[in-house]
Amino acid sequence: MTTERHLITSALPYINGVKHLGNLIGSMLPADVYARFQRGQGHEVLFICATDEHGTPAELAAAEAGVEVAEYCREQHEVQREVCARFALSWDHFGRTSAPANHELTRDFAAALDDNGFLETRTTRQVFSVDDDRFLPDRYVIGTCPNCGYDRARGDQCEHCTKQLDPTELIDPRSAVSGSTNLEVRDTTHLFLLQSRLADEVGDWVRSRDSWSPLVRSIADKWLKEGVQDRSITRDLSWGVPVDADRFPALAGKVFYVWFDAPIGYLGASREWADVDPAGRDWRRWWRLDEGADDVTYTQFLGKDNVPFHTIGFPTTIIGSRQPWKLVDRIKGFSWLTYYGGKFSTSGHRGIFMDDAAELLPSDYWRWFLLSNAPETNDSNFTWETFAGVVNKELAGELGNLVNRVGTLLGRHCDSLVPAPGPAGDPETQLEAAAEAAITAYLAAMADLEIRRAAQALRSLWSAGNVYLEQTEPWRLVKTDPDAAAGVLRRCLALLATLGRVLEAFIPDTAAVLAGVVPLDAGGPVTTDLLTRLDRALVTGTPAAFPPILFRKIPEEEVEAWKARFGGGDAGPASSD
RNA sequence: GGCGGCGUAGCUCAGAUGGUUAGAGCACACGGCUCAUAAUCGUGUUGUCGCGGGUUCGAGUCCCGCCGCCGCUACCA
Repeated sequence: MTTERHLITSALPYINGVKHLGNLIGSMLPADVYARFQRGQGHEVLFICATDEHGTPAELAAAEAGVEVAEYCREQHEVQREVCARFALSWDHFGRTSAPANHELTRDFAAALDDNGFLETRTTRQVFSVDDDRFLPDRYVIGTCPNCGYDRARGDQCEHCTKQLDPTELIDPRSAVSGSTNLEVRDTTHLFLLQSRLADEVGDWVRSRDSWSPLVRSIADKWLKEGVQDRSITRDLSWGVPVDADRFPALAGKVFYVWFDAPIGYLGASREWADVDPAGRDWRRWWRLDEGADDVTYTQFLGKDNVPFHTIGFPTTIIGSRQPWKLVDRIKGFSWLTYYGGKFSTSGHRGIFMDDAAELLPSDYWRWFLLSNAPETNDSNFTWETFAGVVNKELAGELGNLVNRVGTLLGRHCDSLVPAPGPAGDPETQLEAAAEAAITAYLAAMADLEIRRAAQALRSLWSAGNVYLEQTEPWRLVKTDPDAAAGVLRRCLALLATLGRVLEAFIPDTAAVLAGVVPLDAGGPVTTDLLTRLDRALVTGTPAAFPPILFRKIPEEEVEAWKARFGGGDAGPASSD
């Protein structure tokens, strides 16, 4: 098997607070599964993520918290790093778009675009809040809608009558930041990226991507069809990547727009990764086609709302740079996880957030539920009832119980030592066939980035163990043929070792426990004959160390309690935030 | 308002390029087992594929209209 090289990124979580389960399953978790899988197959992986830190929301959140924005982001970055670690997210580096590496790269890209004639300085008129001493993005200007009279319409659109607005149309406009009515319309100068000039090239590139899913493709096509507009890539803010004043004197004191610097953060974070060990790590080998990245397969994981930025926006930046940067090969887009049919909401604090989830249950419970119900082709729904149902049935009832059954029987009849091999009959043949089929299906699903299908294959692998026990009935067999019964249990140990290896990508903590029952060398990639390989590797007489109950069941009272605590079905429709 | 998506068994969802009797899991029913966290294993029931038209030899799958739900509208996956 040749070693492949996989560059994997997950969408960058915004700095503003702990993410919810929708964010987790929408990109970070599936990216982690894919990275773990490819590593496990012996391939070379660079898995990168970072916090997206610039922009008005970060500034306002910092102000609300009463700290400097730089300090706020530093703190929040650590908070997110810590909570992500609790979900066993295995990125090689978790960087920051505010890091020097990203600042430099962002300015470099702007310079390259400028050299190639794709930037232009334009003057626009924007609302300025004198009391806040800042320009206000459209949505941060609030006033009375000229159309319907709603008194809290936003400057970009009235939420009540849905009319699209220009902030200057609002009656009695005021700042959403301070409430101040001391507003002016001022001229301001910004850099525009002339995307229209690159639209054809980007369109050709998009059409050359034949492996994108219908969801991703349709979104990209829609944007191309509507016409790619020139976009302003700078803002009148203080927190961000400063525009190079030597090159763009008219823009001194301004910063790049997050829309521009955030995706560059993938490169920036890779460079941060390399900076940790400059002698041993070469980030350009992953990103520059002229420096060794030509054999890299780049896979992005992201939510569907992010598709336009990754299919059109960022590729435009790269293509316009006329530099040989690696463009994305495969995009895995996700739909939404809903909470009782409504939207998860960060600002409305509706749904389950990662810190709360981590406090309630070990991460594998969440990982399994979320991955096996990932919103791949359609939105999928979270309810405490279905969550508890999946945990109780699949994890506790099937997988955990299987391990417990084997452990009890082995302790009772074999002193918890690996028994000698027994005879192989029909049940053994069936077990092997089932394991082969499950692993084959798993490998195929992973190759296609189909997370749910892969999860079903994994489930069928452990279910084969319960079927095998029912067929062989070692608790009964032991009375008539103890050696044969012991042989059955040896097979079970081989299956548990197989699970310990194959489950590593989805539920790594559990996999590690299973792999530790009878430590043996499970090296090499997951292959369809793994069960027989590991059976052969078992050494008769080796002690087996079984863990306590792997998964606890979630009783109905707890479901009710959590529903009450987090808001369940009675929570109204999603707030519009 | 515009754009996009969805509406398939009681529930949650699968069903590229239209093609034999529409699938899975859960739930439910019955049966087996009793080693196990009353767990597990087997068998089985359920559908005018939102409504109405149309194209076609043939449509859940394409087209039109309607109804209902949801999301986005460029700084939260």
